Amino acid sequence: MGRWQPNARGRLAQAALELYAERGFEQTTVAEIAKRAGLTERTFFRHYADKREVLFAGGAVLEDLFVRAVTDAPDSAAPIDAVAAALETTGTVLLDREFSRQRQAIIDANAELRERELIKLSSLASALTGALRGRGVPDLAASLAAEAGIAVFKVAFVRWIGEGEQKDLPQLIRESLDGLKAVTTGS
Amino acid sequence: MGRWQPNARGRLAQAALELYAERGFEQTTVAEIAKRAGLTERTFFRHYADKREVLFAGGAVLEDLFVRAVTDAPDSAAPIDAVAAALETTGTVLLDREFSRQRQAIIDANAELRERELIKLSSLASALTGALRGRGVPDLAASLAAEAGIAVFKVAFVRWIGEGEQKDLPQLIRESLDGLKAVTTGS
DNA sequence: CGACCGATGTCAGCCGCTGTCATCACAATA
DNA sequence: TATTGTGATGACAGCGGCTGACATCGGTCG
Repeated sequence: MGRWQPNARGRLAQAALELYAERGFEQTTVAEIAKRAGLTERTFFRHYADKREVLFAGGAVLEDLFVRAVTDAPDSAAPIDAVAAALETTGTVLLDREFSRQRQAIIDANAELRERELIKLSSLASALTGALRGRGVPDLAASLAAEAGIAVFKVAFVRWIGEGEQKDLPQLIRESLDGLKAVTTGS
Repeated sequence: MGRWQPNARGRLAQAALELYAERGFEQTTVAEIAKRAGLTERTFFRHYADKREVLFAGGAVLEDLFVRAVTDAPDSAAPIDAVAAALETTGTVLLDREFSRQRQAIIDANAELRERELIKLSSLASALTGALRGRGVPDLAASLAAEAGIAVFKVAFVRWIGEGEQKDLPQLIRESLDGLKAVTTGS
């Protein structure tokens, strides 16, 4: 056995999630998180850049998946459809609804966390833009398709999280995309 | 004459802008800002909720203008066009290009400031969504039109700020909107 | 004149976050 | 086996953002 308990990073994430859910993000100190994980405050900051990041660290993997899905979309797909398809397929694989609900409740309850969420989405939009340009899509169209795709995802995600919602995320994404097309066409 | 110099809030904003531009956001302490303004750190926080907010305090006025423009758009205007028109007209009135460039350079150089900018845009999107619902637009369409409008604005603003750009902001907004329509239609 | 008010100053203190150095099990290598 | 890293963690000091509490003192109102 090693000198330390294994998976320090995971224990920190678990402890942070519990405490954020129990008493709220602001009311939780990093020292408390570390203590529950059997570590020190200093060690928390060796694993996570700041107190918020522990809730968003998984996002990098997600971004990779999205980008790969866009890159791998058939050449025939229009930009916005390549993006939507990527959102659909990745969304299918990754998301656990109950976990998402709890996590989102924590985020929605705190402005700092909402800020961090937005910059992650913005980073995702940039990555998607880059992937589209790699497909030969011109800059302006790439940016707009990526931003529009994110907008579609956000709207669909909110509905998916909502109580009483029966449909699955990919279906909601499709519906949301259709809604966007209707909105932008009908003028 | 009063006991204190007038316009403490304005002096703080001025001092903050100067220091952020001179040596960067992170390298500036609130105490330094306050000192340049002839005040104390504590007083800074009485005027601005945090160190970042001094760069975004004007946004509330802007949001009001946007919302009013949407509300006042002719009934015949489709949602996305009402939003675009609001962005155009308000954008015309308010923005000084050189000031915007300097402010944006400060923001772009710092992740925390980018986060704050994003949440302000998000707040604007919510306000626009509300204004659209007030026009009788259904929820889904209202959200999507607002988000899409913001995306259009972001893309246009970046181009407007860019060096060598000749066109004015309203024109770029129109072009950006046309680009979005092309992207979402062509599939 | 006296009571109140509102903007600011002063001070103490919490907490997020960082730099620095020490510690010590384990691995690699001689 | 003895030596020498190495890497994850602990311990500690310190900065800076931010807040609460109380004091100060011109101006205003009755």
